[in-house]
Amino acid sequence: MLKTRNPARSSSDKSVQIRKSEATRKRILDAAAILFGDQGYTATTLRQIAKRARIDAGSIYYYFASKEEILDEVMEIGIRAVSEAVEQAVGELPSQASHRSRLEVAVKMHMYTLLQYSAYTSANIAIFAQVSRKAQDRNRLLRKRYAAFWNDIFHAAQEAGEISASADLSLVRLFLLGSVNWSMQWYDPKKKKSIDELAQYFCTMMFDGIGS
Amino acid sequence: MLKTRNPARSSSDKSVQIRKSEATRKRILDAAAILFGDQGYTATTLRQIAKRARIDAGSIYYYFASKEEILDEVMEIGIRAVSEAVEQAVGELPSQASHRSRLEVAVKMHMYTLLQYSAYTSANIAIFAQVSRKAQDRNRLLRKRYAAFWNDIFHAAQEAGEISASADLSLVRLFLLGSVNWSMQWYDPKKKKSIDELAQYFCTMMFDGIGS
DNA sequence: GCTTTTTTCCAACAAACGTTGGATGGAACG
DNA sequence: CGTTCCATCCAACGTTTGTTGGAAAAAAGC
Repeated sequence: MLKTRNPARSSSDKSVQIRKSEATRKRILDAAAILFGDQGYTATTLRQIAKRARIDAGSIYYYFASKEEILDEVMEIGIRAVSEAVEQAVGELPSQASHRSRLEVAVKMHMYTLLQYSAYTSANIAIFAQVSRKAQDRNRLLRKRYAAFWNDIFHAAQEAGEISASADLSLVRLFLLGSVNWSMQWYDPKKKKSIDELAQYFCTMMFDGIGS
Repeated sequence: MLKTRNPARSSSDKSVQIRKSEATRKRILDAAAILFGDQGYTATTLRQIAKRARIDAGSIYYYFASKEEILDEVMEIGIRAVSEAVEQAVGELPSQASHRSRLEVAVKMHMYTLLQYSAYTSANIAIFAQVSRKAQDRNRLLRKRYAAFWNDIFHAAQEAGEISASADLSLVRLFLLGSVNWSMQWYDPKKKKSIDELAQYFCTMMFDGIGS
């Protein structure tokens, strides 16, 4: 009777999913992420999510208090996955690595995770502008932190003289991440270019330009 | 009784809106564009559109056969506005203008129109991925034509030697337009940078790079 | 093996949705 | 002044939506 909002939450616990059917919870989130990314938040119904997760619609409320709570978690997973992977990859570089190679690794990892968690990340990119302000605010901190991380890389590169002193770094960051994020809309894994090539090309273009 | 689907349509007629209340039609479209851009297609209700257009929900069906028909027209207006303005601006350049300045004008105009028709264009960008395949297909031709126009500019510039022969032009196009379109998500007219400065910076970066 | 707890299904709710048809008010035209 | 047509309102329709409560099934604990 008593609806304990969520039996085994707090994901960063040591006790790795004692409850067997945390799997169901994940199925719901996966289904929701895919559908949100495809159709948007409002267009996705709980019955669609339920069907995809092979569960009854009403059962969702055993795991989540509302549709919006699913949205919150999908968005958070998306940002977390990307920012954690990127920050770790850059952190593991040897300290003598050039700043340009740092940026290349960051772009590469950003794109890889964007694809690997594409359900969650593309949902994030696609729906962010369309969800309620409250839902946005709940994730704005994570976004800000990630933006600050990129700013740091850029500034370090500029101070080291690898980026022209006249470059407007926040503009450059918006420019780069804008086109990288947008690339998820047209990237086709079956096509010729690999992620590595793409990321490298993004950086080459940004550093050296296309002028002859 | 007989519901003539739309009394005075066929917008490219010479008889310029004899019907007085084509104004209402425009109010509906404007309202829909703003709401679609803000909330997405499905999240926007006909009653919201009606309220914003100061009309009753049912009255919308005097002008449009369905909600989807409104969407079609909003999307088409968005693409048309941008592509026509850009193509005209570039066409008016003197024939001896450099290809780089052609590109700068194109970017500049693209951004201006994106902002000027922001309701329609941001609706377009925001919801394109989320509307039905049929609705997408009805606008795909316009998009393709516009993409081809950009490709032409880039190729001409490359043949003239203003762009490095090794540059992958379709990638460059996606890169540039991606970040320009994305810029609508963060651009703030109250902030320091003007559109002109922004467009110029986009081009400088693309041609010359930020490396020192 | 019985009891308790965790998980799932099922049937229903009220609210909101897109859409419709008929009635109503104005303008236009004779 | 009467008629015709354009424009709008209003009340309702059938669906679908998110959500709920209670009952069943499955799993866990003893």
